[in-house]
Amino acid sequence: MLSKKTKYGLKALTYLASKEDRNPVQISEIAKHENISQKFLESILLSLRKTGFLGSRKGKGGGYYLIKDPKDIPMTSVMRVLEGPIAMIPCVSLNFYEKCDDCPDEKTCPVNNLMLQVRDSALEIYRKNTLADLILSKDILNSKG
Amino acid sequence: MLSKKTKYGLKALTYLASKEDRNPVQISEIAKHENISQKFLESILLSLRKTGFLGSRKGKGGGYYLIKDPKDIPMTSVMRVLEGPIAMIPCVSLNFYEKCDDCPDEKTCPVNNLMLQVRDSALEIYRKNTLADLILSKDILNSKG
DNA sequence: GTTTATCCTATTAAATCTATAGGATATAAA
DNA sequence: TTTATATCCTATAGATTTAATAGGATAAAC
Repeated sequence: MLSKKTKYGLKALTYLASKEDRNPVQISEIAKHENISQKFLESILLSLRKTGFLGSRKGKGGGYYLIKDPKDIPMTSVMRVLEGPIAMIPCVSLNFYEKCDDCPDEKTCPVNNLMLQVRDSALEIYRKNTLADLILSKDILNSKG
Repeated sequence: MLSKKTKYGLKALTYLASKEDRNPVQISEIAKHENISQKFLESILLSLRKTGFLGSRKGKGGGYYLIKDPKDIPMTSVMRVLEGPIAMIPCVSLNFYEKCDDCPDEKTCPVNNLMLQVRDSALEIYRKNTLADLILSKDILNSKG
């Protein structure tokens, strides 16, 4: 299950990316627009800044802004920062690998094998979707609606 | 993240499916072979019986056994019973749909759109993998190792 | 009737997630 | 230089979920 942290983080990033300019946007504005608890969003944006996705400015006129081009931000990296592993089980994770302590041999484990396939298919989706694709799909759907 | 319940349930089903006959197998045997807490496994097997995957017999010589052909058990149905929704967010779930209360319109939600793609790719994997495929992959890998 | 193994409910323990509190720090403007 | 503003940061509380255990009831075999 996707955590609310990830969901809110994705929405905030998309909101920032959809703005024409890259001027700072206040937490309160994003929180209000996306129906997110402001304090909770504050901690999410903070972590997105610390991991290199956002810049910030304090004081009046301050806020958060994207520091990269949305089309250079693949969902793989966003998901790994917000949600953690993309794999459903640590023994098939590329970036968060851990051995199962109940499993004598990964190579013959049916769960490992199945989850490897699931991980690969998810990776493919996240790799081909950048932040730019998220706003794009939003706009397209909007104009159709 | 895959719950241990699901992981253990999959291992138990695979163990039962890999047996040549369909005679009852005791919980203790499965638990020992797969390194699972016996009491925990007990509750998992119970739910697999109640959802129509397993049969059981009490008393001496009793235990659990598969009541369907492994190749007629797709991972979609196993996952839904053990893990719940295949989708990462309820608003894109086929069998566990729920509206997001923070989201004014699913059609223009970038998270919804992304997670729809992820769900579809996972569904494809789970649909084409049956319980028979799990033992198969195990055997193939075994003979290669 | 004794042994065996599942059945069933309840409960506890642990971990994780969600959200909030409250003040520190830095920036801008009066 | 003072005041207002908005992020920064740590800590913690509350809620939910997961994992595991306890203990007896029930049914079958011998």
